Amino acid sequence: MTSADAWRAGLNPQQLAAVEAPDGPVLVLAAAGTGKTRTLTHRVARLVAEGVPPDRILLVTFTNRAAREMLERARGLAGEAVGGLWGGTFHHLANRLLRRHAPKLGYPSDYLILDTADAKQLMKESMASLGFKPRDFVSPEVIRALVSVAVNSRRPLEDLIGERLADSGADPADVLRVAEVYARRKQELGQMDFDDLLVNGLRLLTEVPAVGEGVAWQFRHVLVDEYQDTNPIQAEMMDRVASRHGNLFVVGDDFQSIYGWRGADFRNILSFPERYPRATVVPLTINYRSVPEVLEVANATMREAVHQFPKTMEAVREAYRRPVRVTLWDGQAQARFVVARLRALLREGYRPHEIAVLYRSHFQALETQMELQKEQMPFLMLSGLRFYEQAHIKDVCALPRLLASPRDDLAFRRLLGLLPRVGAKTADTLWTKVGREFNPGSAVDLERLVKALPAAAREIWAPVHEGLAKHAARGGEPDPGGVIETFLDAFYGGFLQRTYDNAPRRLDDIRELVNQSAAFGSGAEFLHMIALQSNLEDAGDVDGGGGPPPVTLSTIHQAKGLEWKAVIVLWLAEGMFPAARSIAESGDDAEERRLFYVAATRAQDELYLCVPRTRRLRDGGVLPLDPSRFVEELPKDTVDRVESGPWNW
DNA sequence: GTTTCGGTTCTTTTT
DNA sequence: GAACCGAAAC
Repeated sequence: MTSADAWRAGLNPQQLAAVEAPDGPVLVLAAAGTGKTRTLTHRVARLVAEGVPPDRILLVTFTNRAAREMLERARGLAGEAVGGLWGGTFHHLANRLLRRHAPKLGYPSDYLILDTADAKQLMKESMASLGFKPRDFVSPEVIRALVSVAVNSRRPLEDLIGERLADSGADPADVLRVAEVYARRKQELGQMDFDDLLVNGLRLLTEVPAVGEGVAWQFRHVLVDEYQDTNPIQAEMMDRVASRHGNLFVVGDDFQSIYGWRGADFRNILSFPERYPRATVVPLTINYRSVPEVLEVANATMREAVHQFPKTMEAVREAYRRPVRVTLWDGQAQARFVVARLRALLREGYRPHEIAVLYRSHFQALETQMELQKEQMPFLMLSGLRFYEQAHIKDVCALPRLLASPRDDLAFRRLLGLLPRVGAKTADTLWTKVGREFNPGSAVDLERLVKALPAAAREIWAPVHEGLAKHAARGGEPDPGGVIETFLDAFYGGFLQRTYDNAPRRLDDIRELVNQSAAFGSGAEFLHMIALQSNLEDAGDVDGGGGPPPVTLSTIHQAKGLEWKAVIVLWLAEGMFPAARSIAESGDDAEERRLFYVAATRAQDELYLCVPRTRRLRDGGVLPLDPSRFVEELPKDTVDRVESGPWNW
């Protein structure tokens, strides 16, 4: 085999068929563990080897992690030539287009990206401006989430309000008015939330012919990962980008569609053959990841599912041992079981990073987390909080934000609220006094602020003022990293120590942020990077680094695409998993079922399904739980049953 | 009138 | 851990 053929290496006939599929639309139906990433990266390598310039290839994924992993693996196959390939998330792609063309849609080119917390804050203010109080109205977060679902699923907001807020007592017309104010304020401030990025990215492609045609011309090949999780906007974006050359290569598994709640529509993948009648469809069914016993559980789970491409995973690994269903008294017992089982697995020779504990929702991990801490077992949590949404990161970013966008009252309030004797009210007053605009790079604005500050705050602020004035005197746009450092030295370093017990760790985060900032041309670009950066690469390592990679704790959603030798799934009880709320919202358990399928298929060798029989309530009461339908429905001989206290382990 | 503090309650899932 | 609420402190 020649080196030009390196992309053929190690592919089975199914995978090879996908990699070699001719130009034109291709749908790869890749069941869990069947080599989806391998297929995608080999396809990229093949294209490059056959002379397609890498910068004419677009590879879209849902997470930064997936993008990075694929690019690395493609580079391993095709060499540095892959360097020019553009790979990233849908949001990145949209942001990349908007960075250059936002003014064509009436946005400033240095628009800011609102993360979920910012958006919530803005929604809160929008509500307040109309005189509604969260107390006797709908909470800002609920409205924000509803607006987001409406946008992402392209459904009228009215309908969703009717469905989900029918019993809330709020007047639908009022909710709509709040949503309108929210949209208007974003527009006025030149800010976009995550959904706006997608919507406006698509608008560029459809409404601005020069952009749409240019992009469609540039990308001769478009490859999309996790296609089952695309929402209508994302699917149309890809249709547009691939519209000129027609080479749309999508990979997905309708069984793993778990983002319906945020507007994803797996009908995108189901209807692909109808939308592209000439599409080549390639199934990948040979599973290399898991032992047959694990696959049997996964297959049984999906056998009853309707509205899916029927398929069964074929095992190639040798028989090993059955998954274990462990019945436990309550969450405490479950936590002790987890620790005991982890110890046993480690004794049997598993390495910590080969083991994961998975759960439906973050709070379900709390007891286990505490037990692990108590037992001094290090663990890595793929946490819910994104890097940017941690308080200290948002705090130090307030200044760069104001530099990029002086009318950003959210950033102003955040910054001033850090000072003593300044709370919401005082910050409000100050905002008015400085003329509802504050540019920390302007000497005039700085003076104006100092004069308006209350005495106690002015004293603390003085060193910051001095540092900023120096930046201002230098002229030009101060660089964000420098401003953050000034802020840190003059005030925030001390504030951290006074406020947080883990100040050193937070300080490290900030220093790292400053280091990274050097790589960016403008403050706005720097802020975009932070807002779009997921936290996975900075996940909270609870034992403080150093040692060997520890056991992973993760939600099932965040575990998608990952695999471990041993997997323990928590809280398999009705109401917990499947989650009562999810069933109430969607009307069926289809998505929860797929989620269980995703959980089970993360396991290579060993799978433990924990079934607590009770749940402790805050008032001290004990709530009996029924075992989850997902374990109850499993055919008798697919799992071993253990009635257990930790003493058995 | 505001801010701050201390206690209480509750966590879906994410770019 | 963070968000919320009520009460104390400034």
